[in-house]
Amino acid sequence: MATRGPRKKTAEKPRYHHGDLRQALLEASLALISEEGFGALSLREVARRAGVTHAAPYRHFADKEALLAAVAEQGFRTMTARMKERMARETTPEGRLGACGVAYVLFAMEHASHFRVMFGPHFTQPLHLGTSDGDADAFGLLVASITECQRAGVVREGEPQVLALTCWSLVHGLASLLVDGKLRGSGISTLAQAEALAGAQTRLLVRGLGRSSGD
Amino acid sequence: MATRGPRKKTAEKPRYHHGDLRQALLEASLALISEEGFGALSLREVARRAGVTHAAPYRHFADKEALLAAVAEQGFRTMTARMKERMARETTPEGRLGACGVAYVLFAMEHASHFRVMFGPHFTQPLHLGTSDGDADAFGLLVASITECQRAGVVREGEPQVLALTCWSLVHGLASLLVDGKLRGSGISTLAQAEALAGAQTRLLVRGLGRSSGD
DNA sequence: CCTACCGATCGGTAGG
DNA sequence: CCTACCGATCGGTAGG
Repeated sequence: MATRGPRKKTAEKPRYHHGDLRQALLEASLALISEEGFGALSLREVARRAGVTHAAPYRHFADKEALLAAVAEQGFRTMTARMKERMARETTPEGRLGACGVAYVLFAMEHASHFRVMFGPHFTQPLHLGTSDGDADAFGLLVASITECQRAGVVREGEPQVLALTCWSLVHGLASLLVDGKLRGSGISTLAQAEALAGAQTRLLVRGLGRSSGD
Repeated sequence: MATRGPRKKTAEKPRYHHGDLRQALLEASLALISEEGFGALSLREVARRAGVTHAAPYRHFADKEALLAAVAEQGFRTMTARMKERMARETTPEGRLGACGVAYVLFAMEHASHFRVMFGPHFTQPLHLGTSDGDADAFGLLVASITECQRAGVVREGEPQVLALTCWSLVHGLASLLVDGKLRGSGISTLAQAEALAGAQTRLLVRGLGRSSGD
């Protein structure tokens, strides 16, 4: 017994069943925010939900901000992927531009916790935002779409970044209002309603962005 | 001494020097959010800043949500007033519509803490939002402006609420991105820059909202 | 990845 | 409006 105990203690005890505590912590964070709100997010509660003691997360994240940065990065990757998927189904430049915006709004509704972390007032430092990483560069995708529309002659000349910022404002505003529940009084709550609304708003704006004889 | 003590105790002791602890608590809340971020807001710290013990706020607010509701209501009043002021300077319906949106964005920048409380994911109950109070009904003002534009023939037919929601999305998105510091990388930080940007975006959208021969 | 511990803050209430 | 108190949670670290 004396020789068996110590040997087994270090050999047979499985460290973490899932094998990927880091990912488990990210998922626990999202579930927590979605169920209890952002204010309830603490490293201790996240650890609790992931089934480890409150000191374990520090093996993977220096602090709460580092955890949130990882959540945000994952969110930008997913959002960019959704945008690409939806744009790929379209056959015209303006169709792709609209799809880009609709995907943004749908992502926000389907991943509200991700959206809150990505665009909330957290983060003391800029959080590269994916400008260095194509798979997470949602804004770059939008700018490219605008440029494509300009080349096709369906959107006016001008700095694509400035026009893109206008598109971003529109869909970000709608997404924020939806995620924060400000449109419940207007009877908008389902994904399908949000999709229709985002499509209508996007079309109105693209119309304003178009070339006109008088401009 | 035996008769003097008790009498004076209830008569001469000033309760609260400012005379309006309620207002002092609202101001302390805004200062706290603006200096330390929303996450740092606690009733205790608010009380501390107002110079009273942490039990005092409960004389004015049942809990934190009640305090925040009062902050939000004050914010909606101020925002609506700013919109009216700026609209009054315009001479055309479309000018007033644009001014309405620009005022929204400027209010957000100048009163970021108010804006965060007003549109954040707090509040378990709807928070009347001023639909019953004309002095705080910013959305009603926007709808009225849209209606005026329709009557003047500068905005297409259609449910004014739906068109108003599109305008709201645009300015709410720009305001949110600015308040949450997401446009610092784009070099936009001053009030004047925000005003110019809001004006340009609003004009693009109003153009899209206009009547066209093809629609 | 865990146990055990630190100092600190919090919301809320009793009772005056 | 204050004092004194409650139970609970938190971020973070030592040390293994």
